[in-house]
Amino acid sequence: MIFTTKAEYGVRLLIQLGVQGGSRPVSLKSVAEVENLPLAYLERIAALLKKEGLIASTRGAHGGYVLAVAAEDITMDRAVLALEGAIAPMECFIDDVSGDARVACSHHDADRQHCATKLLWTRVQLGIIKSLQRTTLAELVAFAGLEPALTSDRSLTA
Amino acid sequence: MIFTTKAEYGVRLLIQLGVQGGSRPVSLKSVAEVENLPLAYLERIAALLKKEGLIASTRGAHGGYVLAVAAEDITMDRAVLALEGAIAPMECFIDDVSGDARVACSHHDADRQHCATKLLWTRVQLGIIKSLQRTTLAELVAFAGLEPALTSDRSLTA
DNA sequence: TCTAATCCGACCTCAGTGGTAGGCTTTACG
DNA sequence: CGTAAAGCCTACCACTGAGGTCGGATTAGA
Repeated sequence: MIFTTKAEYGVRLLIQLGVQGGSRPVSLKSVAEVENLPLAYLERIAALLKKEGLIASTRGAHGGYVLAVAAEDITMDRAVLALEGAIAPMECFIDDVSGDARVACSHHDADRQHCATKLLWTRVQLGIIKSLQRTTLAELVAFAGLEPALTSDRSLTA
Repeated sequence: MIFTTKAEYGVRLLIQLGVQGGSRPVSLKSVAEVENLPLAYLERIAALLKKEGLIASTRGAHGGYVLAVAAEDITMDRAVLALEGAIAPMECFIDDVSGDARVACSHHDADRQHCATKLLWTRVQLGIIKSLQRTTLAELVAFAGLEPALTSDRSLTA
């Protein structure tokens, strides 16, 4: 499996906030019930999204979470990055702050043939990130609202 | 991390067979030395590639492995699939034999909103597989032979 | 002040990754 | 024919991270 439940649950949380989200906050408890997820675990996941600035919280009774950014402006690469940490196809991919990945593999003998797998993993990484960037939360929210019968597998590949 | 060392080591093995590979077989021992990999582990990885029919072995003294398919005809999706098993972005993605992924998540209540995350993970999966399909072993072998100085990060994104 | 909610840190269990160990079988070469 | 070099095969094992639980502290509405 490529992504963990953090991404799955976190994205579902975002979708729920988009679906239910009027002006008043949505409690994690209600999301946990609707989505059938463990509440305590969901709390920690929500913290990740909050730190990234995607959602905002109000504490106390009748508190909860709301989207801090319009659903149209949330691309899923930002969400998944916040939830999963750096998206690296291989362990030796350590991304620095500047954004482009560097490879620190067992192949730093310099003189010899250099790491050809880097070429492959870089392409894969790019493929993933582009797929995530092309999808907005608004799309997912709209998709969640459709009739299940209407959403054949054909429509997924757009 | 998305892929394990099985994919990393397995692809390196393929590259070595492509680079060193004349007509006579290459022993895993020599590959393990060049690539600095554990031999016993590499043996098990080679078995995966053999089962897939990508490499062929000859036993006994001076035995070893050769590519069973021309490097130009080996696309990396086939290699990675053999090494890692099914490429699914999320646990609930169970791919059946027919090739298209079905989702078996906690959302089979039918009536309710259906699984919108499916849309996202399907796109990601497609992004990964396309990236792998677009890369052949021959490309990686050629890349491994280049001068390290000539291979800037720019050239990776082709 | 009771209760509903977010926050926070410690803890726990289990499966998979990344190996190792040891032996068996096959084959070239002297 | 014997030995060494290679592929093959199965069992085992340590460690890490995933996926959660628990208990409490804090905040705020009724």
